[in-house]
Amino acid sequence: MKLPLQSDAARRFWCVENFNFVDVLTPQELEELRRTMRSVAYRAGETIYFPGDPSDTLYTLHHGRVRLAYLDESGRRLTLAIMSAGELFGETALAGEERRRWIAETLEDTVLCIIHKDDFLRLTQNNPRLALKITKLLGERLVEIENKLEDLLFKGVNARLARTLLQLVQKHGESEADGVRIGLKLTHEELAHLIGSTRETTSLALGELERQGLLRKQRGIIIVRDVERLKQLT
Amino acid sequence: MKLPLQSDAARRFWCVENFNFVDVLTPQELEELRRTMRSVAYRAGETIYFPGDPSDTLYTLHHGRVRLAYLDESGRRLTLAIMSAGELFGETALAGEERRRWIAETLEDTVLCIIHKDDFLRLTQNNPRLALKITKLLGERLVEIENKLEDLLFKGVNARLARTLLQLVQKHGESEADGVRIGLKLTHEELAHLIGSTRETTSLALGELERQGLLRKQRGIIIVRDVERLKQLT
DNA sequence: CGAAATCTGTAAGCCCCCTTACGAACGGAT
DNA sequence: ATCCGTTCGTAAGGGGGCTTACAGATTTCG
Repeated sequence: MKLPLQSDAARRFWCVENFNFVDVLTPQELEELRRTMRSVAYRAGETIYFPGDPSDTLYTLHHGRVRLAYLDESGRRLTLAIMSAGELFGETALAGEERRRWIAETLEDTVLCIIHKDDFLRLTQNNPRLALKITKLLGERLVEIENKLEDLLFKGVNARLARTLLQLVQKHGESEADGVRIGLKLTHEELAHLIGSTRETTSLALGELERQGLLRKQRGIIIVRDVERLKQLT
Repeated sequence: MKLPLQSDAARRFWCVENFNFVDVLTPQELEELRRTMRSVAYRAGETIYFPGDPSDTLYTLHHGRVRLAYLDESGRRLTLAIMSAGELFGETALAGEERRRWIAETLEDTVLCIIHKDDFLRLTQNNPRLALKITKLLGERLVEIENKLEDLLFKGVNARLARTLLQLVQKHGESEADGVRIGLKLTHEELAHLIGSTRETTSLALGELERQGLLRKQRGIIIVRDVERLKQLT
């Protein structure tokens, strides 16, 4: 992949422009943020932080993709989210988290901007709207995790797969001749981690969906052909 | 049960004194809170709010017990927490939640104080420490849910039961001749809901633990005799 | 005190999905 | 073109826990 050559300053500028909190910060505050943040580049497959690392920074994605996941001791994995350009992660550091509980790994070559939580929290001293925005963000994360929990407890693999495919279509969908392509290379194993299952079971379930005409697939690519019937499976 | 006869004013006073946020609020702010809140009494088994109800209040428990739980469409249930006197719940209303996602039911006769979220959020305008405290609270909730998720995905029923018993001992434990009694009447069914399992499976697992001498039980009562061995099961 | 409701013990059957296993197809590298 | 690592298809076997079923025990309430 050809990376666009950009200076650190340009990246920081971009990250602040596209920051989640841009609408509750004054130009002065944005400028201060820009000064204290820094940009870092990772190659595909590197780890940004491990579970147990000190939790005192947050990240905004300039480009690339980052996977947030749980690991259990035996190496099994549950992927919580795959973040794309413009998104924010690591924000649990703002909520008093001491050590990381998840792992953050790059799926592609990635550049992101790092903000130290202290620099960010300092801004909340004089900006109550910012603090409220943070609580909203945490609330959204809470809802996401709650949904995962609900699915794992009450639904089977098929329903979880259907729901996850729908979310992927919503977030990364790209129109195609005979349906919507998920604009994100995903192996069956990655998909399995997203739904809390195994590669084999997921392959089987996907094959079944293809046989029923709900989707078409090639290695790493999934094209959803019938969103409605997929919704019925949830 | 004999309820202590107390005036609404006395209850509100108590709730504010024992409020989670008491240390970040000025006496004036506490006084303002006390003015805007009101106390309500429920009998055992009543519902405080249903999933789908508007989410615009938070609650502090004066006395009694309240169960927070998920329901799925077929009536299965996952209990997230059992709240006791002095504890706060419903705080997701502060994070922009529009409608309740959980159900809140009383397990005993209960009195609680209700605070409207607007009254509370107004205080954050001039009190950044309060806003930060809210984010910490949400962070704690997030961790709790994450732990549940992790357990459901990676652990079996036995490990989940052991972990939940340990939490109950920690929160409600009362010393006893031959161990620690969980100071909370819990049927096997309630316990099953706490660990995301069924009554039968839970009874079986409990019986096994009793056979191994880790605990003793009577109807509704559990006395843990060997905390250490219980920890090894997680 | 007696009847009804609730709670607990236990077991058989079954189902979903994980585990294990292996071969084939595909893609990238040299 | 060939080799090798990765991804995918598929199937048999097994296990954990849910479902169903029922009887006995305990509490509650009239």
